[in-house]
Amino acid sequence: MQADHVIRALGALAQEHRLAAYRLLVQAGPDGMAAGAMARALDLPASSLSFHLTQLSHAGLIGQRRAGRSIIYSADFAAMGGVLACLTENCCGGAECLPCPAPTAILA
Amino acid sequence: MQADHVIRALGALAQEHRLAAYRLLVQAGPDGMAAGAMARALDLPASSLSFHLTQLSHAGLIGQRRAGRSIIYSADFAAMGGVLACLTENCCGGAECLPCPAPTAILA
DNA sequence: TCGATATTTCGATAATTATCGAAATAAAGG
DNA sequence: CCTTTATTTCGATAATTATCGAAATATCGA
Repeated sequence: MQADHVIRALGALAQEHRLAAYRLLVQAGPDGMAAGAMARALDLPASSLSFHLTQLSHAGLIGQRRAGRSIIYSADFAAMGGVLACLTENCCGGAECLPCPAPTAILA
Repeated sequence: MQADHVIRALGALAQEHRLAAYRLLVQAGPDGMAAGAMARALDLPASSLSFHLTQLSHAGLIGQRRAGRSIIYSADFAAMGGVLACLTENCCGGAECLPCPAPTAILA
């Protein structure tokens, strides 16, 4: 894992609309969600969402496939796992980073 | 953990010099490192580094204390742990995000 | 107090990133 | 084909972020 790669992933998630979009895809699960449905759910203009999805895609955090007229985006769970593993290894002093919050916390 | 908080933390780390600075502090351990020593190690102008340290500080990822003429910065390991826990919980589909890389990976 | 050292704040500028309507592209179904 | 639907690309602009020298602030030791 290159620092460059991690920086792009962090930068992709460090934006209100993109974090919301990514989380929506996480909720949607492996089947993903069409761009139009995302735009409606997030109340964003289609072109703005497209811009953000491109960023997430370039960061390798999401994938896409065409289905008829729609383009279905989906979270790349393994990619996110890789980023988290890298951060855990390199940015937590090699320790466990404890105390960690209870696993019921929800991003509000 | 508020989304706002996570976004600030991610944004703080999503920058070449800041990620390097943070990692330097992780390496330095709990005793931390003086701003001047960091500037020399990272080959950055003092005022530029100060700007970045302020960002990391506002994100809650580092702490600081004065020691004579120096200001010693140190990583807040618990804060980083909180961010990682939050991401793990909310951005990995509730699953284990596996397969994760071997724990020997180093951020290059 | 004075001079030297350590760091931050200021200010101007450059560079990057975000927004969003309009036009372009792609596919489906008459 | 032509129209409708879905999405992206373009282009202009606004907003945010990064850079770094110079000036200001704080501390130490003589």
